[in-house]
Amino acid sequence: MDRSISVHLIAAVLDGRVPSGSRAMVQGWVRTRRDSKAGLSFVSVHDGSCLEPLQVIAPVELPNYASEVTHLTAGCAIRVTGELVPSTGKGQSVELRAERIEVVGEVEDPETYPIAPKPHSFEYLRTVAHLRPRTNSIGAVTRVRHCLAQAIQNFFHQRGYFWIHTPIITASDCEGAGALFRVSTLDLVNPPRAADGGIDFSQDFFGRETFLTVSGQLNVEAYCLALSKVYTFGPTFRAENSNTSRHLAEFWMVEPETAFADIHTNADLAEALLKFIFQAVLEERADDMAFFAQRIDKACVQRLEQVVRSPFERMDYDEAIRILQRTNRSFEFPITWGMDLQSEHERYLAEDYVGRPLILMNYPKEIKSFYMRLNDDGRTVAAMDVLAPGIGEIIGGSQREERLEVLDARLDALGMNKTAYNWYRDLRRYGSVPHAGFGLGFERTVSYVTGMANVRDVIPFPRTPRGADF
RNA sequence: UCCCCAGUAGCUCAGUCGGUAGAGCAGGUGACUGUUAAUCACCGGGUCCGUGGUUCGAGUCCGCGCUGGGGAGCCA
Repeated sequence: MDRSISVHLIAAVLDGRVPSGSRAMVQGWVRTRRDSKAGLSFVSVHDGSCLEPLQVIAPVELPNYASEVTHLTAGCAIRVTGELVPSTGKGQSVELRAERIEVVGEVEDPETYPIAPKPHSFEYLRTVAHLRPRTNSIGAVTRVRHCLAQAIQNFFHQRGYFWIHTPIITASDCEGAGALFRVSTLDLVNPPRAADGGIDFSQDFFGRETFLTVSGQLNVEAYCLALSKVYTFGPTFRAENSNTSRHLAEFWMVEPETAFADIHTNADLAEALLKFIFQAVLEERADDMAFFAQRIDKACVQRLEQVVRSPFERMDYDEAIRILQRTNRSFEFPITWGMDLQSEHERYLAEDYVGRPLILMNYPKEIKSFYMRLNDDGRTVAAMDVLAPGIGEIIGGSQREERLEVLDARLDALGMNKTAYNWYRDLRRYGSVPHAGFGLGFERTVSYVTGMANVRDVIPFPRTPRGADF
C-alpha cells in the first residue's frame, strides 16, 4: 500500500472535495463490473460512505488485468490507486482511472455470494443480516439512522439537555410497560430453592430478581429533578410475543424529561424534536432520501417536508371520541368514552381527519399508567400521544404525578406495592416539582422517515420472538 | 397469542385437469461494446420445507408440524 497517496472516502470524491486531476486511493467493495473490448473494464465500487458508487476505469495495461480484474465480482474488496478524472461517459461526473488495483479480499464462490447485483426481498436479506449492509437499501437506512441519532443528540444538546445513561439492568419489575426479560446467573436446571419451594433469588448475582429495562423513564426522572433537563437514548427490551412490522424485542428509545414543565411544554418539545430531526435528514441525506422516494416510498420526502412545515394538530381525548362517534366511517370496535383507541381509530384521526401529525391529550386515567398526572376533572390524566399518519403512535408521554398523596392513592388503587417504589416516591417527598417527558420509538422514527415498512429492516440485527440470529 | 397467506434452482417466481419440473435474474464460457444493475449466444445448477395419508401415480389433494410474511392485540 502506497502511503504517499491520500486515501479518500467515495463520498468525498463524489462531493468534489478531492480536486480533479489529483491522485487518490479509494477502498471498497465491488458492486458490478463491465468489460469493454476498447481495452478497459468499468468497476463500480462502494464503500458505504454514500449511496452512489464510484466508477473505476481499469485499463487492460494493469499487470493483473487478465488474472484478477476481469474476475472481479460483486462483493470483492479492492483498493484502487489512480488519477481522478472527469468522466467521458454519462451517469457520473468523475471517475477514478486506475493505475493499480489491489484485490484485498476476493469472493471465494461468486455463484453463492448472497448479495447478487439484483433486487432481493427484505425477507431474504434478513436471513443474511451480516451481509445486507452492503445493499443500497440497508446502506441508505444505516446512514439515515445515524443522521437521525446524531440530530437527536444535537437537538437536546443545543437546548441544554443532558444525556443520562440510565441502567440496562433493572431491579424494578414494575416499570409498567410490558413483559420483562429476566437477567440471572442461576443454574436453570437446578436453581437454589427458598423455604416456600420457589426459586431463591437472594442467591442470584444481584441478590434479587433483575431484568432488562423496558424504559429508562423512572431513572431519568431522578436526574430530571436535579439537572432540570435530561434525556436517555439507548436500548430497551420487551419480552412480549408481538409479531408485527412495528415491534421488536430489543429497540432504541429516546426519553426526554423536563423539570418545571407541564404537558403543553412537553407537546411543544415533541413537535420541535420531530421537526428538527426530519429537517436534518432532508438537509444531510438528500441522496438517500431520493433513493427511498424512488425505490421504497414515493411520498417519503414530501411527507417529511410537510411535517416540518405545518403545525401539529392538538386534540383532547374527549374531542377525539366525539369526532369518531360523529363520523359515518364504520369501525370494527365501537366508540365509547373510556375505551383505549384502536389502531383503526388512530389512523382515521391522523390520516383522514387531520391529515398530519396529531397530538392526542388527556386520556381517561383507567387506560394509562400510574405515574401520569391526574387532571383536575378527576377522570383524566395529562397523557399525550403523537400519532403520525402511516405509522400510528410514534411518541407516548405525559406530565408526571408530582404530588405524593395523589401518586400513593393511584398506587393503592392499582394494588401496586408502594415499598418497591420508595425511591421513586422519595422524589415526590424531597423537592418535588411538576415535570413531564415522553418516549420516542427510534426504529419507528427511522421507519417513518425512510418509508421502510418493517422495523426489522431499520435496525442492524433485529431481535424478535424466536429471532436472535447473528 | 389470534386470524389470513405463503414455502419449487443461489435469488424472484410460474407450474393448467394429479402423469417425476420451467422462466427471468445471478454464476461460468464466448461474442460485442466508454459501459451505466449493458446486450446477444451457449453451459452448469433441483431433498419441489418436513412428515404422515389418499392414489396405479402427488410440486399439485388431505392431516399434522416447522419456517416466513401480512393483519389484530399489546405497545414505542
